[in-house]
Amino acid sequence: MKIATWNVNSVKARLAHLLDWLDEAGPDVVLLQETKCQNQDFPRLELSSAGWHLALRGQKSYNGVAILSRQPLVETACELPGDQGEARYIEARLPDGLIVASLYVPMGQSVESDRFPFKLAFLEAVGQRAKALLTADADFLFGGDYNVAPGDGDVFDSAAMQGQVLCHPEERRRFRQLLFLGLTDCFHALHPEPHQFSWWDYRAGAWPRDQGLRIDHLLASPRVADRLTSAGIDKGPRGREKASDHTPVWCEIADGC
DNA sequence: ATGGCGCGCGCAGCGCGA
Repeated sequence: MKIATWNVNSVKARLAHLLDWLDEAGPDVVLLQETKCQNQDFPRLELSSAGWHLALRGQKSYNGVAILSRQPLVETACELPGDQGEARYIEARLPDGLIVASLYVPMGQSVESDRFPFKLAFLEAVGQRAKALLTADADFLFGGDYNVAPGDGDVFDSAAMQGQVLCHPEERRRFRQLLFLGLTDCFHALHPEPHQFSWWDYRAGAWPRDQGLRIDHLLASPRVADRLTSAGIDKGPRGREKASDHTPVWCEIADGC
């Protein structure tokens, strides 16, 4: 089973890119972020006619998360405590029992702003949800835009970004706490080499210069991590005209035993 | 040199992202 996460930066503006990439990459589950539309405005027809089951948590203009699945979904949650009503989390169960979540961690604006403690609290709420699912003995995969570059190797210029938002020690600590629970960063586990990015700024020629960050992650619970067979970053969509600034990150999980 | 681009909203230019 192939599961991917992709911050599309507007599902409506990116619909052609999304449909093309779904055909090319052949994922079974796709976790989307920054859909930027209310559920009634989501391009349901185009996706359901292409064979996708949907779980949606949208809002007007900002944020918005979604799950696309080849198999039917049962929604298990659509918010986290303390999310202040922002559409940043949706979670659903697949027929074989695997729980998948699409999450969009607040970027945090700047370390000094009120949004930074909100970001830290959101990361802690993700940890609380993971802990509850582990206690319930569930198998799960939390994919999304974490807005955290976990290590210096995940940043094109770590000296310049030291102590800044996306790289701050406090958010890296919250991210590591997810790993301490027993979750596995699926891409990093198989590709530990530095400078494998998932996001590139639109400005300053960041994309052609390959000056990016790795901030989109797939975190697997222990038994799911045991089934991990491959992972990758598809850079193709980022190179297209009118691209999202993020590109898909994916992993493959062997069938459950 | 601290901006650069692209989105939604809505019809000018602002807020926001990372």
